[in-house]
Amino acid sequence: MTKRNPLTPLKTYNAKATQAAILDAAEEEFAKHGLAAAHTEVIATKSGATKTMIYYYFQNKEGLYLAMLKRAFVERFQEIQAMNLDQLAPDIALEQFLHYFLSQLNKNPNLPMIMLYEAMQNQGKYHEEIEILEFYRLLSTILKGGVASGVFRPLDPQHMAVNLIGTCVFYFCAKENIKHLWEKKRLLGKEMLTQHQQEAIRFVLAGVRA
Amino acid sequence: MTKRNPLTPLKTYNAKATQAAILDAAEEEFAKHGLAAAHTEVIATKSGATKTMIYYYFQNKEGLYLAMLKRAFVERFQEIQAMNLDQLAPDIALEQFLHYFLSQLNKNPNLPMIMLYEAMQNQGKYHEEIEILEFYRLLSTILKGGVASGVFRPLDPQHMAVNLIGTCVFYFCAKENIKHLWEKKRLLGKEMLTQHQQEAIRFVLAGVRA
DNA sequence: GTCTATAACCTGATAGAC
DNA sequence: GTCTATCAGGTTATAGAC
Repeated sequence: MTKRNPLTPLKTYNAKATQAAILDAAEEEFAKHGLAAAHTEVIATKSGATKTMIYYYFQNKEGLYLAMLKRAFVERFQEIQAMNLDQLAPDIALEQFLHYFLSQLNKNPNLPMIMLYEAMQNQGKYHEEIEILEFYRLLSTILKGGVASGVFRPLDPQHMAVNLIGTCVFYFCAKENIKHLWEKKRLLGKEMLTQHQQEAIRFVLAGVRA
Repeated sequence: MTKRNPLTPLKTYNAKATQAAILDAAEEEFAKHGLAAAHTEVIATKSGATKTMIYYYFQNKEGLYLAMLKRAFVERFQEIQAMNLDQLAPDIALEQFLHYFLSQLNKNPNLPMIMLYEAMQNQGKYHEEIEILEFYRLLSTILKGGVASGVFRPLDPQHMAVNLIGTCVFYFCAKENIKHLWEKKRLLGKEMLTQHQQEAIRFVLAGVRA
């Protein structure tokens, strides 16, 4: 039943390549359906591997899910931390954060859905593993500093952090509901992604400025 | 296996009451897991009815899902249309829209998740049935008018409509990921919901103002 | 309209060969 | 490390009695 996909043949037996192919396929599939509704058979077929290999490398479906989560989030968060945003002026830090974060989403439009599925369907079970709290806290700190120094209007830093992330990610998550708003434009095409990035940044900066 | 829930007994055989109980339970369950991952058994138990009744009234799981969707969305959108927002000044119209929309979400915090599951997991299959495009178009029209009259800054009305809805709904969808940002506060408690409503309205109004 | 019991199917996971 | 074949368990949906 499960056959290698002839379009993406694995030339030789290669553990790393197989694992990477499975994780890539898992990212797509979990982003589409969430942990509970994703099917290992589909992931296997997409990756060009077999179900057996999934269980060989990742023990079970949830093990694969967690490995996928970690790969998708942890390294990206570390890159943001490495930007040392807390040492910049709050308005500059926020703009750089938004620019970088939205660029990351444009590169991997699956991330928003994976993040929301983890919250909605999986009830935030692995919120610690993806270090999402630190992510929001970093953003809150920037906002708090901006309010204190007067460059931002009075606002609640934590609510603002959440609402601002909502602005960035919703476009990706709701794409199948909103795509008919635009005729002949691919929502994940380069043109539209750039426009979303610009519009989101302008909206947020205008929304926090004093 | 499936037994009536003694806490919510149906006194006598009553078609309307049974259907309503099933739809209520379905709303909760579909909001938690989406169509594909929701279990009819759970819906039956929660509603105090049996699986058989679900199939009797709604043919199959997807029939129940669609009935739930329509009940949840259509009437609410009609209420927004009845507000005749297009006859008000754009800034007033937007503020009224936000206030009303966020009040609706506070009353039924399941709506954002149902909406996003329909887009993400169900690929927007029933976007026509829930008339979601009209919803965004109404909002776009208000924004466009505000830009034209100069009360709003230059912005793309469609992107802004999407980003703004994202700000309103994300809080509800991400709640299991963000709840640890606040100690000892229930995110769906009255206090926090009111605060979210205020913060979201202020953010959006500040973000569009010229 | 409602129930119990069960059919039919699907999918996560494993055994065992190579 | 990888494959084929299969099991075990769970879930949708229905049959038939009341």
